[in-house]
Amino acid sequence: MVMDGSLSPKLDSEVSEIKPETQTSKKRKVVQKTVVTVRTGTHVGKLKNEGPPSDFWSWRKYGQKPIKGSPYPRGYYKCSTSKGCSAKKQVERCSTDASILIITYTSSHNHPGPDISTTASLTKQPKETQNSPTTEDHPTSPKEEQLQEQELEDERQEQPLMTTSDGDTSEDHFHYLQSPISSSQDLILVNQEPFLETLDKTSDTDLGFLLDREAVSRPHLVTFPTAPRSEENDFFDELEELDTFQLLTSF
DNA sequence: CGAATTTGACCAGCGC
DNA sequence: GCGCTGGTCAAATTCG
Repeated sequence: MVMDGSLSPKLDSEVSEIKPETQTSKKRKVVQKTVVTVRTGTHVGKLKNEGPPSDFWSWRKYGQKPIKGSPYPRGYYKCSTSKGCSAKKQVERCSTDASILIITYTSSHNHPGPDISTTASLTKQPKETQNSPTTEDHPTSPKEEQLQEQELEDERQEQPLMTTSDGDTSEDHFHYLQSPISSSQDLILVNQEPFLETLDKTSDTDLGFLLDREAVSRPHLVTFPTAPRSEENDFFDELEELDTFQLLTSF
C-alpha cells in the first residue's frame, strides 16, 4: 500500500506544528516519520503515565525505553487494529514540559480505518484521505483543547538536549496537519509526514519540495498564521476550533 | 482464561 | 574496535 497519509485523516483539535523527519542517517533504517505533538491537560502529570493519546486505531505497547536527554521514557506502540498493519508509533514526553506528548508515527496503516464505529460515531468514511481534509468529525465531541506554541520553545530547548548525542535532528520543514488523535486529552499540534521510503530514494530535492509544499499549504489553512497563543488564548482557540469543527462537521 | 502491559535482554547502527 | 543509544523481541505479570 502506498497510502502515505493513511495515518489519519482527521483530527480532533487543532494542529500546531509538525516536523517531518525523514530520518536519513539516524539509527535504524530510513522510514517515514510523522511527529505529532500533543498537549495533555495539566492533569496529565497526575496520571501514572499520561494516558495514551490513542487515535482511532488500537495500539499495543511493545516496549519502553528511557531516552537520553529526556527524563521521561519513550513508549513503543504497534498498531493492533489490523493484524498485518505495520504502523508503529512512539510516545514520549517533552523533557521541558511533561504535559506535552510527542508522538512519532512510523509506517502507515494497511487498513482504511479502525473500527470507528466503536470508538465513536464518526461520520467520516474510512477513506484514506491523507492530507487534505479537514474532515474531522467529532462524535460526541468530548471537548478537547489544544495549545501550541509553547512547543516551539520547548522543542528548541529540547534540541540541545538531544544534540548531546545526536545533533543531527534536522527538522527543516514544519507541517501543519490535522491529527488522528482523538484522545480525551488536549491535543496540541500534529504533523503528518506523508513520505515513504520510496520518496527517500527518489531524491532529496523532491522531498524538500514536497515538504515545502505541504508546509506552505497546511499552516495557512489550518493553523493560525502568526501570533502564538498562550493559554489564555486557548479559550479562544477552543471556540474557534469548535467553530471550525461545526463547519467541518456540517460539511 | 485471554489479552494487554511491563520489564529485561538482545540486536543493530553510529560516533568516537 | 569499543562503547553508547535506540529499537525490537520475548517472557513474566497484571487486569478484565
